[in-house]
Amino acid sequence: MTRTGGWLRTGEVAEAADVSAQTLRYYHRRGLLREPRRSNGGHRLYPPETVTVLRVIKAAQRLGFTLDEVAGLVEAGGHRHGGPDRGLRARAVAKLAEVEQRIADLQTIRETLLQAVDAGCDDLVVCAGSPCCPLPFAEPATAGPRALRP
Amino acid sequence: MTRTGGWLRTGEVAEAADVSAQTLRYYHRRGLLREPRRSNGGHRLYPPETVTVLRVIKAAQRLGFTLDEVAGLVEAGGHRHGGPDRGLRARAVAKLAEVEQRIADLQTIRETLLQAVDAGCDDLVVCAGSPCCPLPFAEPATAGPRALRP
DNA sequence: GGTAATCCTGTACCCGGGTACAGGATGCAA
DNA sequence: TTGCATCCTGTACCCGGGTACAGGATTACC
Repeated sequence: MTRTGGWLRTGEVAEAADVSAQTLRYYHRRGLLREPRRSNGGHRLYPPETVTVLRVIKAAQRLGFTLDEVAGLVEAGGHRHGGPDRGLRARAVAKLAEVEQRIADLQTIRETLLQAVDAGCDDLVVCAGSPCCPLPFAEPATAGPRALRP
Repeated sequence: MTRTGGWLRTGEVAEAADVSAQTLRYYHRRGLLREPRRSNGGHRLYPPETVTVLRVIKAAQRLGFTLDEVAGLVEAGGHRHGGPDRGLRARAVAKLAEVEQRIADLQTIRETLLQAVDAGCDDLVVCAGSPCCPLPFAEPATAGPRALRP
């Protein structure tokens, strides 16, 4: 344990939350963490709850929320009930729809890849010329799925 | 049609393939397109097949290949049969596995979000403290899915 | 009080897939 | 030949989520 009466220094928080010290600073810049109190010399001194907050951030990220969204979630936790569409519930429901759309896109991609492998396509430029190839060469830009990176 | 005897200028290729002229230059830099012949004044003059190549590139991107991978695919089309693992087939199979892994990750995320909504979680920091919450706060860093952005 | 470990700030860089802009040079038609 | 559209190169910037490094200042331990 630390000797500073329950306060944790940057490195201790970082290690406890399995995050680098630079990432901590980065989260401050992004507004995900409030600036904690400082020592006389200017070193940050965190309350132990910060470790929990960091675990929450990482959990939310794993659920597909961006850091901006996470900042909103953490903030939303504070002052309760700013109206509907403001709680975690509402945001989770919205994110769920997003994730499901993404899954659907990837399933379309999967089907197409399967068809290409099945059809024995082995040269895209040749395929593009032959009308029997299942690959979507002339897709309208607005239609298709967004590949692996959304 | 153009008056330059079948050759297309940058803007014409770009429009025909529904790509910006900057993107064309970018693809040259990335090695996706060979540098075409030039006019006396240094303007690029493309053969009409280039439009097909661009459609191929876009199709491959929609299938989840990165530009580096697409460069490999286009090159692989040229000199046939450099060995196994070198054709489109092999690469498509590998990509298929990648896409399926990604779908599995997203389905895990989907389940977790559903559970959170179901359980009525409405404040992450509170949830992190209560043992009845289904959210994965203490996940080993090596385990979980990679959110929406891989 | 010496010395090592940690911390501070600021700035720059990484990935992928482009987009935007400045400042000149060409191409083409009237 | 003049005027405007198009093209050229080079450089910088965007997103998201960080990482890396330089050059000082502070803290912890002996």
